Amino acid sequence: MNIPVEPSQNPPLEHDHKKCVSEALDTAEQLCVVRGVQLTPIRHQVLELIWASHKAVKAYELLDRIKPQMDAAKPATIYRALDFLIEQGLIHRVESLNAFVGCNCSAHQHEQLLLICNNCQDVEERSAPKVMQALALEIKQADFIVHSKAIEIQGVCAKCTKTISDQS
Amino acid sequence: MNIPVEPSQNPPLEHDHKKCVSEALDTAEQLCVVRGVQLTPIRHQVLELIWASHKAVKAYELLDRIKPQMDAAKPATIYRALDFLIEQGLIHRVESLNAFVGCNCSAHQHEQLLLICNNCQDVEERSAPKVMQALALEIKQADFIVHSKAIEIQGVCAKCTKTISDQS
DNA sequence: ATGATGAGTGTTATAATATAACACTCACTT
DNA sequence: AAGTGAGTGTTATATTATAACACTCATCAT
Ligand SMILES: [Zn+2]
Ligand SMILES: [Zn+2]
Ligand SMILES: [Zn+2]
Ligand SMILES: [Zn+2]
Repeated sequence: MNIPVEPSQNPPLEHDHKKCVSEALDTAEQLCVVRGVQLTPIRHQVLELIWASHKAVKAYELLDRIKPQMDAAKPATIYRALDFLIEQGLIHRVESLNAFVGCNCSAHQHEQLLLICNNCQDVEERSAPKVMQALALEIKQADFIVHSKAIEIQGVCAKCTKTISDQS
Repeated sequence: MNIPVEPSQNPPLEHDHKKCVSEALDTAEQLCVVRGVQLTPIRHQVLELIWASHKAVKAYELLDRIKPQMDAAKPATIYRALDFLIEQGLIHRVESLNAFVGCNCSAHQHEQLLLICNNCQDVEERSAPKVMQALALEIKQADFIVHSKAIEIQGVCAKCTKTISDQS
């Protein structure tokens, strides 16, 4: 039996992040057009701020960062934009951090494995098909109907492990 | 190849909950003695309150519930007890709910799959060895060092599905 | 054109969750 | 007797998130 190989969705250790951003924003714009939903200026701006890095970002950090450009911004401004972006699968909420991170697979199916680095705060998203398959089976055996999944691993990423071991 | 079968850790649909509670408290007391840590009256009481059901409980709900017996209780009282109980593996923090639930496998390894019912709020803990195995492999492939795992599935449990379909 | 509707936003207030900081007790050690 | 560390009491505050209501503007049916 052939399990289809998924394209790797891990950002390489060193990478052209401008490309990450422009791809994410392009994809978001296209998806919103196709779906007939509005990626308004506020929503676009919040998405862009989230994509400033691969780190998970807090809502109030976003609020602080958007204020220079939007003096009137209030918590509701941010939370509404976040709600929209999550609904559209353009970002993930990182439950174990109360924070948010851009989704690099927004065009495809969702609910991925998140590897969260406690050292550099980067979040790596992996589709982990074997895990998802085993999980689906386990859930079926429990007669459980799924609404949403959060699979979050905290620890130290490969890049940080390397950096730390280089120092010593 | 034989994968050892783990004892089922799912509370049966109808069950003797007093037994759940007394087993949990007995185990906790024994573990704390063995480990040389103190299950003080406050900690014991909080653990007991959490075990009042299989539902995830909020910290401030615990605070309200402990006040009749402990008028002086403050947020810190609860959060300190929760920190201790989590450290000792006697409860789990449910990240996606900011809530807490008793652990029914505190004597064994940790970080299990949590099935969280959005209808009745019950949390079922499953060891899901196949999932954990696939997950370990995936994490190894990513060169990631694990500190902690949160695997949380929200949806509707078997019991609620049955109840709802019986009504219609 | 008029009024109804719905999505998005502005604004104020407040709820819910969590931690910091410092003082005090008490058991145990030196 | 002084020193130490764990646990707790207490006050204050930080952080995260939502409720509620008003306003705008585009769309649509009458
Ligand atoms: Zn990037
Ligand atoms: Zn890292
Ligand atoms: Zn029970
Ligand atoms: Zn249920």
